[in-house]
Amino acid sequence: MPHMGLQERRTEQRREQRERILGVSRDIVKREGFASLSMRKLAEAIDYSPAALYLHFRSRGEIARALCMEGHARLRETFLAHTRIADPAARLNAMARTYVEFGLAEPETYRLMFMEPAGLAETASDAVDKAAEPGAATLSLIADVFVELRAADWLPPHAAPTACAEGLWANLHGIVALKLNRASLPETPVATLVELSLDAWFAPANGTEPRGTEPRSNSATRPDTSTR
Amino acid sequence: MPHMGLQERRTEQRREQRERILGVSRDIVKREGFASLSMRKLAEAIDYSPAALYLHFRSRGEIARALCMEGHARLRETFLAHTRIADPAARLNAMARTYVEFGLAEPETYRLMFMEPAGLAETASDAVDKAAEPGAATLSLIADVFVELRAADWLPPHAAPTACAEGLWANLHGIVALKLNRASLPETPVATLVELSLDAWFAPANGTEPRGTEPRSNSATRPDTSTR
DNA sequence: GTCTATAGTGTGATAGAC
DNA sequence: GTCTATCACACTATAGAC
Repeated sequence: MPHMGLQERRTEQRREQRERILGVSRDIVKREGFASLSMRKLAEAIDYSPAALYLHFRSRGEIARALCMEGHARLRETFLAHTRIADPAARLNAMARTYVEFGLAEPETYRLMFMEPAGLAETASDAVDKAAEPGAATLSLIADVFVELRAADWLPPHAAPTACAEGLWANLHGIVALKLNRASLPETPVATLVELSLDAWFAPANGTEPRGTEPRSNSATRPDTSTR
Repeated sequence: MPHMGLQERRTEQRREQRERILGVSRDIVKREGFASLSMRKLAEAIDYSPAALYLHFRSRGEIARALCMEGHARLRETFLAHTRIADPAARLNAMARTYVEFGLAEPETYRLMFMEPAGLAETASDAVDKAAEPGAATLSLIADVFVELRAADWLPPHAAPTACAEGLWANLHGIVALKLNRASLPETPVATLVELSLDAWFAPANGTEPRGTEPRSNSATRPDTSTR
């Protein structure tokens, strides 16, 4: 980029450094968790003095917020990748697995995103603006599926789609959260729990083929659903 | 207690003071969360010097552990109260509600019990002894219900009872955990989510009467059903 | 912009006098 | 047993020289 004014050069450099800080922060968080990301440690890692950090971020919390948004963006991207799956049941299946996989693959990031007391990643302005809740965007993709399922008459008419979406979300979050914090939940492997949860909230019709009329029985993985 | 030897007197006093410390700790945690329970603050609250605390507790973590066990004991007690409910479906219903109510009524205690990174309330010896996981006792009461349900042929034969129990537990935990951390989950009231979850994991057959044959549809006791 | 130096506050835990 | 005093840290954030 040869023809750049001094002004552009400056801001470009700034952006790069900000990105660098963020990158190192991300690594530290991934390895040791946000709790152990201190400004000193971060400064040492990027080979600057602690004070320099405050030229790019107002506070430690702002770094948290940035990393949090990054995480949500990544998660949302993997969700969007599944958007192309036509069959809503199969899509739901894929999204659920993806969600849990994300949590298990990056426990500390997941913690920062979903398991930290609310205030951490919030700007004062965000507190007012409800739409800023970043999880909402992701959740809405799940909700969409339930809307479709409902439209295709695969859902009992009394169940509100968004409520189902939140219910399933809570279920998946519970699985991840318990797994991350306690060595417990030892009895049942996570994969099994996810299967069961999908069955519970919507028998998954794993066999790609929607058949609305027939009583649900999705034998692919699980031969029977007599409970519903 | 007039006829108490000096020895007994001593240990009795010790026990009382320990209880006092624990009581104040409990209050602080309930109000401000365990994170903000410092030895200094605690000492001031009981009007002793910080050093005195270490005569009764080896460390701050040991206080955490004690409070944690207290919490589990309380929760388990409310569960045991429901044990007398004969109909397993109704019992499951009651337990689930109780669980969530507990979490919402005492968020900070719940956090300490279930949402804190594992190491907090663990003794080195506990780490080895798996049975020491205190949640296990509570969970087993839920598992029992599923065993009964299975025995009564209310459950599909492929579903392992303990797996179902853990699945439902994860679901309830997810509801509580999301509610405690984010102001989000705004769309659907918690009560509704719990209803849906119970329906999902086992349509509750609230109408006391087990009827294995009929397809489950349980609007009996819950008039509020519009959402479901 | 970047540094050094430091203010200011917090923490858990302990030594040693009384 | 209880206290005072303190160790040995950690932290965020800022002031002021260069």
